[in-house]
Amino acid sequence: MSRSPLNARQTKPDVSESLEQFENTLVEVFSELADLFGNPRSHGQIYGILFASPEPLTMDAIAARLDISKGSASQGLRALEMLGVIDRDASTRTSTYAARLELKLLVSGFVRQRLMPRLASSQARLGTLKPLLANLPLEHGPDYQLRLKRVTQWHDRALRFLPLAQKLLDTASKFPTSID
Amino acid sequence: MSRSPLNARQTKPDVSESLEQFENTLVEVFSELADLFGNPRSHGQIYGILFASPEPLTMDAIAARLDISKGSASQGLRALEMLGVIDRDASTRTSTYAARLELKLLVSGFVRQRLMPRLASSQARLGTLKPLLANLPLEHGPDYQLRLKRVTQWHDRALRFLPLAQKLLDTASKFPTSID
DNA sequence: AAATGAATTCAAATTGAATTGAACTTTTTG
DNA sequence: CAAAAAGTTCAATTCAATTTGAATTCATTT
Repeated sequence: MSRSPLNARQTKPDVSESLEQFENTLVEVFSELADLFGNPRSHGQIYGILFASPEPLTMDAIAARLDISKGSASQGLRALEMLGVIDRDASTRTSTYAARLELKLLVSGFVRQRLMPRLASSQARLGTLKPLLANLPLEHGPDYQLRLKRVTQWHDRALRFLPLAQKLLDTASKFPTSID
Repeated sequence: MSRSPLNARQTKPDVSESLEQFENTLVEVFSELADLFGNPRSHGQIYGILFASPEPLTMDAIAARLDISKGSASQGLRALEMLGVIDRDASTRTSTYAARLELKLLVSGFVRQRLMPRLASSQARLGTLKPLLANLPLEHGPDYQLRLKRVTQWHDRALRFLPLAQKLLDTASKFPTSID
């Protein structure tokens, strides 16, 4: 019944093949996640390969593994570092990089660095519209008012809600999934 | 002191000029918001002009106002309709479109139609990695396990949290900003 | 049922953003 | 301090995604 150990051609547990699949999958998953939120795919790839690696990697290793240029790797690593989702160890001649595994950092980095600033600047622009309301076509006065009020309120809420949501994320992750 | 009414060159309350600024600002705000989340700018523009308009608009009016092709307008309107953020009135010969003003729809549409499906498919892919863990380099066994567990858990949480978050958004908007 | 106008489709063109890579700057070490 | 290696920069290129527009389909009207 069972194959003999010698001529065994069992589902060969090829280490490097499995490792490659493990890494590739994480690279692709994070690459798509990045894309989904309007970030360069390469940034996702870089985070993905770091996330998959128990050992920190050098820039060259990353560029080689992902087959991207040194320039791309450099820029991507900087962006990720500024986002706060990877750590650079610059103590040696050649820096190495490691992923921070707390995934909530991806969210909070995005919220803090991309979302909040833009919401704030939009909010500011909307502010300049209030004085204009008086000049708008009379027959729809209340409509325009309502519309401006809605976006403005929504921006307000978002700006105040987001920091709170992050705290919630922090807290939630300390309890073993009390959400359901 | 005050200028006489006749030669008055007060800050002229030019209606069409004000209206244009009102519309343009909303178009740009929503255009940037769309871009921020990886959606085509034109979709944001279309939603923006509809949001600014008390009266429903025809496709041609939209295309003309935003200076985009009919093709673009058609595609954009369909996408927004499927997202559930605009209403089409097809009762007349020429359909007209109106924005739904509840901005939470933007969020819930995005979550339901873009985010959830992708998270689910990533989650599925990650599932295929579990059996591989056994083959991965021995010395880092626990590391790989930890890593896979983290992404998986995170996907789980996100998938369960998001629908809840939407309910919260619904509820929150019924109370006058109880968030602070 | 023919004709007119609205709306959609999709291959091709366009555009804008990401990536490259060569030149440059900085850091290290023999 | 000179040479080598790491890392950064940015103009030019590449590439992907959006937009266009002509052809087509669908719907309405006379």
